Amino acid sequence: MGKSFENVTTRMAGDERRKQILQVAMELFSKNGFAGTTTKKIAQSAGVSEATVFKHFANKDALYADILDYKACSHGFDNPFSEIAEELKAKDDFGVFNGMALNAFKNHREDQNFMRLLLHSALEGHELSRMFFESFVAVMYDFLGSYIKQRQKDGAFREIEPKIIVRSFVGMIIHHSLSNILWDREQKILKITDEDAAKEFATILLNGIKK
Amino acid sequence: MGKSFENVTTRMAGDERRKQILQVAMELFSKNGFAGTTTKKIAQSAGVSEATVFKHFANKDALYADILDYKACSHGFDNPFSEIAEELKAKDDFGVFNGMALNAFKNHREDQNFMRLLLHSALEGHELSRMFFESFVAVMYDFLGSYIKQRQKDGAFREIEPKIIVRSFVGMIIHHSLSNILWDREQKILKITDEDAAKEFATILLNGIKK
DNA sequence: GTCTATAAATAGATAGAC
DNA sequence: GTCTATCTATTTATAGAC
Repeated sequence: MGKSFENVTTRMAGDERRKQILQVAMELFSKNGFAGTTTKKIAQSAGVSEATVFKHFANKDALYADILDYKACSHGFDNPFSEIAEELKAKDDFGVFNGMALNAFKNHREDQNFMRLLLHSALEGHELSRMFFESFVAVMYDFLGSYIKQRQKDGAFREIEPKIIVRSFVGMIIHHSLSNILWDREQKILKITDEDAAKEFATILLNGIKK
Repeated sequence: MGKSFENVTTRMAGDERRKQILQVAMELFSKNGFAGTTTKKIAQSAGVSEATVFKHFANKDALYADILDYKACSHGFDNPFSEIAEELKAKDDFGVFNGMALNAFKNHREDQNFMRLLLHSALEGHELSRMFFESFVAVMYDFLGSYIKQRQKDGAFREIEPKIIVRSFVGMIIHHSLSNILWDREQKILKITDEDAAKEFATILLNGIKK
């Protein structure tokens, strides 16, 4: 019964198991939503009993809520601006918007489960959605909005309400990702690549707003 | 036991009751999704027993599926082009895009339940979603795409892949509606009116793609 | 056409052994 | 830390009376 035997059992350190359950739970919640996912299914997918799930999480709600923390800490979405720092500094407008779009597409592709989870939680009116909206979308509007304001002061962009410009560009991006995630998963129907989309979206927007 | 007594009872003609159940079911499904809506709740909201619900519909799945037919027949979304027939004919580009956006915003606002239902069903991978995609979104891409092609031939628009232009414009529209439906219901946070959004979206797009 | 009553299955959650 | 066994409430669905 020494420690040397532990690695041949199926036991996991509490934190390890906890993470594993969160992971499979997120996959299931993202596919089937909160009400459509049973604790039994979560337990089965994690290879443990339901009792074990309820040892780690007080109840189903707590498990669902914890997924946000897990995602936010593990990686969430990368800071959408860190990868275009140079373009921002150089005021390379095409680089900024093209880079933002490409970056977003990449994140959305890698995190389809999280995207789906967010949509589900938004429809369900869950706290998760509100928190994400405030912590991420609002930041996006602020940051991109202030870049646009700056470029308007520079005389580069026309005087259109910045938040509407942001909404139009974010709209293009989200719709492209969502179309692929929800309806056209293999891009078999419309065949619009991320690269083409990013390039043309940035071009259309910039021609649309520049003086 | 004559017919003259029937109108004082709570009985309804079969078709009447059927429609009523479909109506309340749609409202509930749109709020809570398929798994999140119980047949008991549907029955209660319709003011009948569960048994009555199952007399009208073989099972919960059939009820859910029938909602599409009901919506498609009752009004679905209006033909998005009938209201901008004049602008299309006159090749009034701003009128076309501004009108399409305004029309879409109006429909989405009047049919928030159906929008939510579609999103739920898309996430759930339901047939309803695929059918809608093919019958509505594809038509949208075809029709607007061919208008753009024509205007490119006319030399009015630059030679950008039409389906990407459509995706960018549809993206702006859907995102605006969805933002309002999901997160900013009273437009208290971003305060972007439909009229401003339509005008600026159309302006940005047109400046973005015209020669 | 609608109801009450009830069946059968499944849901979330807990007790207590190991 | 995990399991088996079990409890209770809920869920879908049906039978049969009116």
